[in-house]
Amino acid sequence: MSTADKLIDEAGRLIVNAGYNGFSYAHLAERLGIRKASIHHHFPSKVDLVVAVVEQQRAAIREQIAALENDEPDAMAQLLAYVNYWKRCIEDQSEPFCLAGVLAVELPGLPEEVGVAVRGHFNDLGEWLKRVMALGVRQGAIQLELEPDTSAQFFQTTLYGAMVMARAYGDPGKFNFVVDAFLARMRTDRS
Amino acid sequence: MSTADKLIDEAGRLIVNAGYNGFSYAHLAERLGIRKASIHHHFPSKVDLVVAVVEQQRAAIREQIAALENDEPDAMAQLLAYVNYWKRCIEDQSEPFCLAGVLAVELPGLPEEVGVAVRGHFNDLGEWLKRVMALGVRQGAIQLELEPDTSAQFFQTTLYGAMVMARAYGDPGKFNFVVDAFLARMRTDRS
DNA sequence: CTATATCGACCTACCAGAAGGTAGATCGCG
DNA sequence: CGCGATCTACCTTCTGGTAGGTCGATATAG
Repeated sequence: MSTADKLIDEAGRLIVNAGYNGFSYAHLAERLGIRKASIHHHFPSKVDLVVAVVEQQRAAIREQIAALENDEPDAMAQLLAYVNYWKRCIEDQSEPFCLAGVLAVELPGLPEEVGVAVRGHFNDLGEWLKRVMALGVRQGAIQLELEPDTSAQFFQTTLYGAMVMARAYGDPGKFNFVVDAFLARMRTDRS
Repeated sequence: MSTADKLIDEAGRLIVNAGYNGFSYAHLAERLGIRKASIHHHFPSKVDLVVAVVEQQRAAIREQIAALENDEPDAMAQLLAYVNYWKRCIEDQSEPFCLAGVLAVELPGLPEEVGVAVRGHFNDLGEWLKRVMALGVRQGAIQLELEPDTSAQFFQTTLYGAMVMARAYGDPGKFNFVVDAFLARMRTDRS
């Protein structure tokens, strides 16, 4: 793993914990056992670094989604795979919040370029959810009384809301609980 | 309005916009047209100030809730009143996010005392929602297939998730849309 | 097969400004 | 007078960022 990758990785962790203004080059340098100036060699400014972090995450998720859409024909199974990914991340605290989610909350106070990347992630996720919801309705696995777009926004809302809940209550189980209740409802709802 | 109150008020606005680490005494002083040192006279440290901000908000909401529980016997009407409060705040951008919500997202990077106050707010809100949901079930206005506690957590999740959505998409309408869909479901769900 | 030029990664040593915070003077009011 | 509110002036530490040097690997020329 290259130093640049390590920087992106560790910066991501720090941002998830404390937000954009909650970490510094000094923190990051200490964590990696290098000097501040070396970070500037790889990422001239903090904005460059944070944009790189968000974009890397975006690319990873887009890839994950593309693989799901190729390999898993069942809409509900796709959703479950995605949800299970987050369940694991939150349960073992390896990534206890969505990076873009943390940044989205402080969006008004962020440099413009970071904001663009963050909105990009939300759009990526939103678009996929629309597709998978429409597919689920066609497959009869998801409730019919709502538009797929509505279900998608609903689902995204629940995901991020559940992350807030897990963090606010200091209880990763809250995420599982809420998300499971949501999914159970979706399935039993076939009216 | 006393200077201390103005400080709490303005600090709240700044925190809602950019989080705990996204505002400074210098910012705040500039906004109020006074000097930094004068802020320290009222709130010796930043932690003191932020705790005061959260606690004031907590008190205000508790008061609002108590009034609702006294004056409004109908559970669904209580929920609507609360939701409408947030709809207004978000639509006119006077308070585009819950203060405690912003802080909750950066909780791991916050001073302990602030964290305690933030968790306090979430508990306050959660407890009320449990009560009002149980009442709603008794009144037959809310779906019966879920425990009141589950519905309460569900509702809280949707509220905070919808705030994240509104901010991430830069569209206050997202909040209304998602929350209305949630409420509509709750009501039509009487199985 | 050496000698040397080049280059990327990292370093030390700085800088200006902003951060949170303190000391102590001044001002106005009961 | 006493006191609260505000001020000026200052301190220390941290911030993101820069300048310029060292080191080792690799490429190239003699």
